[in-house]
Amino acid sequence: MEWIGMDWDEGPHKGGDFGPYLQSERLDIYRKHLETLAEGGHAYKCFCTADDLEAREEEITEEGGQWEGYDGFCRHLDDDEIAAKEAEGLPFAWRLRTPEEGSTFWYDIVLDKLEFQNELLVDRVIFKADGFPTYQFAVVVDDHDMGISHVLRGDDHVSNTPFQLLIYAAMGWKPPKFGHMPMILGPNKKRLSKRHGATNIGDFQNQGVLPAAMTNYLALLGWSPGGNADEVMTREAIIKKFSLKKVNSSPAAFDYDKLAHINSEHIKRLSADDRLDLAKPIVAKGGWSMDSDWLINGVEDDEGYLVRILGTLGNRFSNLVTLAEQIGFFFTEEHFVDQEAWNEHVAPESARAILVALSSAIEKTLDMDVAQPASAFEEVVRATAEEMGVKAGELIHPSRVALTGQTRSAGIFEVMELVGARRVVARMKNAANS
RNA sequence: GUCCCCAUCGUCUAGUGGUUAGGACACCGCCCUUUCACGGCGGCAACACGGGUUCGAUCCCCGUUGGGGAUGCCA
Repeated sequence: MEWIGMDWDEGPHKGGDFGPYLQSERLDIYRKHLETLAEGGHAYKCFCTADDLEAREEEITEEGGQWEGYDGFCRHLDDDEIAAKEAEGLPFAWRLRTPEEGSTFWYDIVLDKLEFQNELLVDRVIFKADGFPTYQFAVVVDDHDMGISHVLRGDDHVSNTPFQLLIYAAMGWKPPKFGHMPMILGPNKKRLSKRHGATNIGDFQNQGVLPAAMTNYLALLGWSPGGNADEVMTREAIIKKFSLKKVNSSPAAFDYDKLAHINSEHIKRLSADDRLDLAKPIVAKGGWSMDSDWLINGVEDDEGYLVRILGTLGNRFSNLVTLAEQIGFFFTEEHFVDQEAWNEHVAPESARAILVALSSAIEKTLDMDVAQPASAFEEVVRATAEEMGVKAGELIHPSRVALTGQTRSAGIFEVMELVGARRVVARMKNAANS
């Protein structure tokens, strides 16, 4: 959450006026509220064990009946029966006594009016036999005690809401406003699962997604700025435009392609300085630095080198992972190599011959002890092509793969300039002999 | 099974009781080009179905179908 810039007002390790925040430290609070409920007759002890419940469920189902989760067995025990069971030392849980008739409804911020018939609501457990509250009870208590005004959550919680509302009612508390957002489904419209790839935001971070892009894409799921408005927005723009009232109520399928697109749009709109900030950690992580022996035209230091690299790269990267692939070969011989490209453009005999011819032409024509500009490399390449009677492209493709390990890169002559004549020659010879 | 939610291009969506149903992603052409991107231009493609209501329904109502969710002494 912190990655995409979300934070919280209070909590463990952060503090606040409504602590304690750890459930274990709040036990006494839950117990106190349970007592209130019990005194008001809104909660009762249930001595049914899991086995009891299972047996009765089987019985009812066999008779063709419908088991709704609980049959109210202990709901009507009288004081003597309860005392007897307690005397036996039977463990018990507490259940909420829900109304038998009428309905529970609320006006959902996104779904509008939602209504459930009380007779369909079962008496769910609010305090377990182990002495701990259930989630249903704990959230209500916490939200109330901490002064929560709005509960916004996934619509998989819709059917929990009437039960929670009943707890608020039983406690005599004013419930918060509820808003249920559509769920995000996988690309196949089924539940989002691991097989789809990344499912939690940390995975996206590893895949080179910018936090701003992630926020942007997520906001677009179930909401839209409307009409022909630009979908690519900064956090600030989204916050300004966003409205709960415009949130869709239908579930949305997650589309990795669109996320990638939003990501690349965000990257395209980054300033040179921002790009530099993005690239620096990658360089640091690789432990890369420039060697003055490379003799690179117009470059003084590491940062200057990186700036030049980023400049020639332009918009040729759409996420942080490809960015790493696109700058690695400038710094190290241990860079990423696309095997397929290598096999196609470097491995063939003809390509090797070309690399040998071109590398020796460069060596002969250019002064290897001086930094060379792109134009110098271009001259040699074109002249060599003419000499060999082939198009320049014939030399360019093998060169690109030999130098960068990839079929895609910035303009090849700029690449040569930034790799430096010495390494250009070395890599070409190396490739020819590989 | 029961209850609840949902339904516009393949996907995310805009939109209206009368529109050539708009945009974005993806996809397909073409242009640019030393590659790959970028960019530019163009194209394909949707109101789930059946009944109503109405002069007229994509839009309102009902049903069907389809999808999702909930049905825990998990959170």
